[in-house]
Order: sequence, then C-alpha cells, then structure tokens
Amino acid sequence: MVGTRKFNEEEVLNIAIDVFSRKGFNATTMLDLAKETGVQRGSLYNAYQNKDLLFLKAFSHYTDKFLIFIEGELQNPNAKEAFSQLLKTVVERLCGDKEARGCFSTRAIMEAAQKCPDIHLSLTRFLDGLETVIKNRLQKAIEDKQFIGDPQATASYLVALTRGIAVIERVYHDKERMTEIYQTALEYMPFTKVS
Amino acid sequence: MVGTRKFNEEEVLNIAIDVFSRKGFNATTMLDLAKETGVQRGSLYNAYQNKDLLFLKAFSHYTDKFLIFIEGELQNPNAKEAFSQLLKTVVERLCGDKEARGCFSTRAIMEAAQKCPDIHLSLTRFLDGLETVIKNRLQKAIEDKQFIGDPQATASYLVALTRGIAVIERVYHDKERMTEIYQTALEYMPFTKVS
DNA sequence: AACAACTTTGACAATACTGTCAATAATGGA
DNA sequence: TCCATTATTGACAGTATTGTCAAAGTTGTT
Repeated sequence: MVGTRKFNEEEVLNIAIDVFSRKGFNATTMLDLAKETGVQRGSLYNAYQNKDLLFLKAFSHYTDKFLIFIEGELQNPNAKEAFSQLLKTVVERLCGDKEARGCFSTRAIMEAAQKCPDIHLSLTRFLDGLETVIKNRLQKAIEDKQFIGDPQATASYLVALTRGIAVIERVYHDKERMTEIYQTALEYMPFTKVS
Repeated sequence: MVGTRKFNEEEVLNIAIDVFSRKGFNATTMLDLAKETGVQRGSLYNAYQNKDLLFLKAFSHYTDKFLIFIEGELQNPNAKEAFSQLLKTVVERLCGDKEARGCFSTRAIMEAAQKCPDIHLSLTRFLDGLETVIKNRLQKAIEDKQFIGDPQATASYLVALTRGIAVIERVYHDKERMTEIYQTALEYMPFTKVS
C-alpha cells in the first residue's frame, strides 16, 4: 500500500457498531459516525462508499466475534448450565453500563432488513449462524442424554426468544425482568435431570 | 364544532398504522403519510402538531383494538387451545397478504422507544396491557387445573416470545418457521393434559 | 345572511443529510 | 529523493424533511 489509511479500522468499526446499537440504523448519520470516530465524513465515504456498506462491514465484524463468543459460552458440559450461562451473559451485555445500548442485530433487523438485499442477506446469515451454533449444542446435549426436544425446532425457538428479550430491553431496561424471562424458558425446556 | 375536519380520522389513523408498520417510524415522513392518506401535510400538522404526536394517536388507536382482539382470541375454555389460537392468528396477521407489513408495536419499540418519554410510556403501557391479558388467562387456566406454571413469569415470557417472533418475521418472512416456533413454545409450557 | 371558529392549502424558510470532487497531504517503493 | 498511489480535507450542490404561516375555504350557529 502506498497512501495508507490513517485511522484504525478495527476501532472505527467498533465505534460504528456502538453508534448503530444506540441510535439505530436510520437515525445514525454519517456525520454521527464521523464525530464519534473522529474520522472525517469524506474519509468514511472514501473508505466505505456509503452508509449501507459501512454498516455491512461493521455488521460482519460484529457477527464474526459474536458467534465465536456464543460458541464459547456454550462450552459447559452440562447443557442446561451452558444455556443458562449463555443467556446470562447475553442479558448482561444488553444491560451494560452504557445506558442506552441495545442489541445491535435486533435493531438492525427491525430497521434495515428491508433496506437492501445485501443487508438482508447478512442478517439472515447471522441468524442462521446463531441457530446452527445452538442446534449443534442441543444435538450434543441429546447425545449426552441431557435434553429430549427437537434440536432444530428448539434452536429456532431460542433464536426468536433471544430477539424478544432484546425487544423487551428497549422498553423496560430491567435486567431482572429479562433474567426471569430466560429462566422461565429454561425451566420449560425439556432438559433431563442429571445427578 | 364550527370548522369541521374534512378527513375521516379513523381512516387516517389506520393508514398511518399501516405506513408505520411497513416503513418503520424513522423512515416514515409526514409526506409519506400525506400521500398515503390523501390528506395534505399541512392538515396533518394542523391536526396532530408533529410526527411524534400523530404516531401516539395512531398507536393508542392500534393498541386499544389490539388488546381487545387478544382477549377475544383467548376465550377458548381449553387454555392450550386458547393460546394456540392466539398465536396462530398473530402469525397470520404478521404474514398477511401485504408483503412487507411487519409488527407495528415491535418496530415502534425498536425505533421510537428512545424518542421521547410519551412514546416510551405508551409502549410500556401496551406491553403491560398485553402481559396482563395473558396473565389473567393463565390465572384462569390454573384455576381450571389446565396449567401449572407461574402466571406472571409466563406472561412476561410470552410477551417476549411474541416480540421475538415479530423480529423473525422481518428476516425470514416464513409462516412455517414462525408456526414451528410458537408450537415449540406451547409444547414446552406446562399445560396439564385434559381429557 | 353574517359571523366565528376551525380547516385546508400552497408557499416559504430553515435545517439536515447525502454524495461528490478538487486540492492537498502523506507514504511506500523505485 | 522522487514518484505513483492512496488518503484526507473542506467545500459544494442537490435533495429531503421539518415546521410555520397567511390566505382562502368551509360550516355550524345566531
């Protein structure tokens, strides 16, 4: 490379994710992103062409990390504990110290899924990925005789439920409520009792 | 009244609900609403002051009808069938003939909850109302010995789940997937077997 | 019929946002 | 060191959106 980029792309994308999470896709302007990242608007256009593409870059950056994170959280050999752990950290992430930060992907789905086919595809792929990670863990739980439901159906159900929790967060900002919701769901799921 | 309003408010609000559902709160402009309702932008400003207030009017119009609708759907004396019926019609409404119509309240929550305290309050009240209707039906189910879970926790869980289904709709537009999700949830819920 | 009260209408100003571009600056490689 | 290449910067034009307002229109009431 000859004229090399001055700004740190990793950093810019992380900030973009944060801004999109807080303000939502539509309400976030290129000027917002420029201000918060400290990178001139013109530079952002030069690097990413437009908001849609910048969003796509940020989103794939986010999902790559997120899916790995999810898989890590599900490592506990006890299936019920694994999912409990996962949901607990997800809730904690949603109700982090930063007041107004919501769920990046859920906001994006509600606002940007219709925007263009590329964004729609990214969002679909992400949910598919999430579902697969969950399904695989449920499959393993069945092999371990720790679960007796249908992995595919249950995975797609859990994906929906976590999206729902993200919506609830927007309204109540109440960690306890969100915790109660996922605990209720876990209680109802057909995990088998393990000594 | 002397200078009486020319447009039919009921009709305008219904169209507004439809436009907000399709485009989302932010992407809907006063011009959009003017075009689709056939009412001049100036008249809308005169009647509702601004977009936030117009939205509030439309939203309360929507929720009034929706909560009554929900209560009706839950009339079936068999609790599991009642909830099955409810979720079935909710899914059908989401996947109606109109291609791009999503869930009005869920879109609003993700986009407009932060906008102003009044909107936030309306959204909270709506979810509270929904939860109460569901909780009451579950309470009755317990009295009828058709259900053995906690009504409050289960109601708030079901509110979250339905929001989640609305999010899923945005991505997959797949009625079968949504049906499978709520059926899975119903299977897992502790309804007691009734002869 | 005349009036008061309200609505409708179209025009207007102000602002916000997007996307582009030319000039300038920076930098790795020859 | 010089050059080719890319990034940065600030300005610009174009469009979109909001909100306001005065003029005109409408209608129930007296």
